[in-house]
Amino acid sequence: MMSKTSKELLEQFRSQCKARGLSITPQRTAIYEALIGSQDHPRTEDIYNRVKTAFPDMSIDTVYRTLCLFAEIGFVHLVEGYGEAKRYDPDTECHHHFRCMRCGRILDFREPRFDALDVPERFKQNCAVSNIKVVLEGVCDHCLQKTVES
Amino acid sequence: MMSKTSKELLEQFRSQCKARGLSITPQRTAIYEALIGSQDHPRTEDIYNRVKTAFPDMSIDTVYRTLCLFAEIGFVHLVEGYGEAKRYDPDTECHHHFRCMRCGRILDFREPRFDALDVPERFKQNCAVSNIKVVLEGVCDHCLQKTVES
DNA sequence: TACTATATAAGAATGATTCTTGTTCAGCAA
DNA sequence: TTGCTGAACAAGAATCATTCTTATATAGTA
Repeated sequence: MMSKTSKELLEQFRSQCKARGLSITPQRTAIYEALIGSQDHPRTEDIYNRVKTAFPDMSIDTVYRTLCLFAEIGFVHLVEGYGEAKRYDPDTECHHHFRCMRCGRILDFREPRFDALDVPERFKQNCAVSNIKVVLEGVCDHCLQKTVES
Repeated sequence: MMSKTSKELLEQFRSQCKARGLSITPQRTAIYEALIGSQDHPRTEDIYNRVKTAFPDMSIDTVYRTLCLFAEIGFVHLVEGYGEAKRYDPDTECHHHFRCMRCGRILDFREPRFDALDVPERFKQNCAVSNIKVVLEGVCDHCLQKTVES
């Protein structure tokens, strides 16, 4: 999934922080490591729980602030959602999502045919489009199964 | 934008409610009318404000419940968002969104080339895909302009 | 017209997130 | 190495969106 080793990513994290004049704190480092170690689409609280072992008295506010900062910088992507808690995507390479509208599950998929979609002229000219993605909405296999059972 | 007149839509609303055993209350009717009269992507509170004139003591909880119900039924679509308040889309026909990641603005667009995207086999077989859409993320013209000014 | 299940209003409760304030610390300079 | 300063942090209060609880009202039906 990740094309770089976590060591390389950490080095990149440090240099990017420096380049932007951001302090490299133990908290930020821990949050970054928790992110790149995630295979899912964690909410802020998930990351908080994952770093809490190593940092028992980290404030959850720090996690909120840091993830928000990381999303702005591009270290992580904010996942499109439907009004629940924000979820982040450590995979910043082009991919797409299936979203279960019943349980909220997110399934990633790669689809080269979708990666090269051409941005309409109108947006190309007036806006700065940083990402283009396809979202499938529906009901996942788990939820379909539950429906059948009941 | 709407291919049916609001009178036709209201009639459809009534028959759909009946078919599902749902009471046709003045509140639901007002909320439905506010929805089909919207050219934007209103939040629950926006709809609440729009019906408040006619129903000064409608509870906002009713608006929450009703919009949620309407989304389940398909009278309205829930818009993909980024952790802020839910937003609804009265336009249930196939279209796509540009999303400004700075101010949250949503721009609709039609793009026939995007409407016919083929759902990957994996989802076709195991999941019930009800909607496929393209999301452009970026910074809108307004926000770009502000950046230039400052 | 009366009945009953459904829907509603009001306000309390919850969950996610942000703000405020005082403290700590990373990065830089002496 | 030490001291300084602005940035970052912890803690808890505050806010915002949403849901829940409960008592009342009403739509649809008998």
